[in-house]
Amino acid sequence: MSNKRSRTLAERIRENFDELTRAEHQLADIILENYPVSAMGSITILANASRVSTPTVARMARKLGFSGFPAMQIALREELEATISNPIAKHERFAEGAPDTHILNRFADAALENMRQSLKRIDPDAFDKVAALLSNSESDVYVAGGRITHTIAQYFFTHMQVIRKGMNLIDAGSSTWPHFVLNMNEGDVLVAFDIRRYERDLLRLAEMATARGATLVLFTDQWGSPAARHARHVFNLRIEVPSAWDSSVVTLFLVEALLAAVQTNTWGETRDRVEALEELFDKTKLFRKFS
Amino acid sequence: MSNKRSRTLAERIRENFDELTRAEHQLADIILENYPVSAMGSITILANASRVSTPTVARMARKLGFSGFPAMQIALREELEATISNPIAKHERFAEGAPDTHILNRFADAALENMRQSLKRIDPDAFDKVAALLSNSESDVYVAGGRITHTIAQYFFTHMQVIRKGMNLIDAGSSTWPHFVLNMNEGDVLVAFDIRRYERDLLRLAEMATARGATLVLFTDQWGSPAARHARHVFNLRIEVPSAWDSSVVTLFLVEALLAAVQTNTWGETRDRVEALEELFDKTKLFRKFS
DNA sequence: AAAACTATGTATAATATTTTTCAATAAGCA
DNA sequence: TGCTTATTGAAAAATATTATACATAGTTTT
Repeated sequence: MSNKRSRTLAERIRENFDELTRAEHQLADIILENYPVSAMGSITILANASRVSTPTVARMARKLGFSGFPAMQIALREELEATISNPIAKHERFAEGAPDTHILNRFADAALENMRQSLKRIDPDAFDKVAALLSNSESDVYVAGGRITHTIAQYFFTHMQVIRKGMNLIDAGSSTWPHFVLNMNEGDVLVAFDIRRYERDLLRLAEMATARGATLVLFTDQWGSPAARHARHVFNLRIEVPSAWDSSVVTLFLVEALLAAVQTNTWGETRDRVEALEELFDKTKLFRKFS
Repeated sequence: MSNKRSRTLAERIRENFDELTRAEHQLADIILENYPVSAMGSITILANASRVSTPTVARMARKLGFSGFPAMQIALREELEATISNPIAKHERFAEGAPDTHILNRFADAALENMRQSLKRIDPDAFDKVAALLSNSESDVYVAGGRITHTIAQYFFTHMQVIRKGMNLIDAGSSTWPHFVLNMNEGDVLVAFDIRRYERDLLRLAEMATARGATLVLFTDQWGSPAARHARHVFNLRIEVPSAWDSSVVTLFLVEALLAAVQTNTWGETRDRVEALEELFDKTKLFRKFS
């Protein structure tokens, strides 16, 4: 009798089952049988499925405390939303001891949500195809980024250089990129990062590179860089956080996942290179021995 | 081409994302953001939520291969029915359409867990203190990273340079860092990144810098760099992922959160600097106008 | 710089949905 | 049985939803 708002439709039906009539029982059965999907269509569909008239459906909605059938559907959608959108507790406190409003928690919330949303939009098949492209050491790979994303590009480049030969990092903001384009051949790959405040130079680079037959793989944001139209594969990532700047966390995540995939693909050849590199580092005594 | 019926709406959106227009992107975002509930109401509700007109919604439904919006909704309901009645859908899959064992999902799992573990270990108070240190423009700030972490250091540096003066990036791997140490004064701050395969140079840099009275803020991994003993504040981050390399995702996350905190602290002064920078970029026409 | 094209929203027409009315039927009761 | 009341659905009215036509703004091409 108390808070009607918080009760689910299923609960309301079960509570009031005794007060329901013959035709309404029939209807209730159908609703519960395939809950909640069966009640998400039109009143007509539901009525037909229950072999009941549409007014019966409307009347029952009223009887259960809703203002009408549409109100019942809205409640049902909200119910579903609450059920579905909460596989991992959304409002889990990350940094314990800090209030929910602390920047750490707000940032963590945003970063997590960005990751989830971004992953929803990534086509695993495209991911695999890009990994395959980058695993083919026959073709050269060029990497380019913008003002902010250049560091991510560099990160990608540094690791890829260990994995394979034929890697080229296109300098940031400089006007030397035409030299790189000159060297590109049919089948080479250009990996570009272009996040909002899309850069003109990058668009032109994408144009010229694809004109020369290079395949463009583009990392961009949810709105999409204009260079996307030249790209064979595009990754649209969520980048918004409670800050004056955009976040590169998800971009870096995808870069790392891609590195892992490529490395797995090419493990035969990579192994030797990695081991050789380790040896080099040992010789230069750059690192402390790791315990 | 093949069996259109079996493709989910989400898949269709991903596949055709390139062919979608600006308004349609907006719409697609909303649909995917709270999938599939957001598209289960009326076309009007969905249009309003996406800040798009109803015809845009109807047009996109067509574009995605449905006969109209109602057809799309029916498909969505069938999808939902299939999902809900399928008891397997317990464990959240990040990249839908890819198996749990796909590197994307394994990587996402690991990254998420890293973030959670790392945040548990971060002292919010220490975080605030570091933010305060970095907000004080009286003292200079030096940033140093290692072979891999150098790019993260650079990322941090690039953003901090917009926020405040007195920022210095110590070159990677070079032997020029003694020059930087010479310039350090009592109260200056050294932000160092040292992840396993801890680097000797970095340890020595930390020693000398703190000897000169600088305050060391250290980003390291869960095992802890040897430089930690010289540090005033240490952030221990989880970095393990299913890959031959360590992940820098969480490190970048914390860096960004710190940037946001510092930027909030110094908004009075930062504002002018950011605006001046925007103006500079506008003048150089480096960027396309953002709509 | 003008022309051609594309994208998008407003207004409106077409369509579907929901509710109301009311007559028919069934059920309860003296 | 016959009277009363409750339940139900057909049909129509009221309302909401969806699609179309068209004008405008924006973009690209020439």
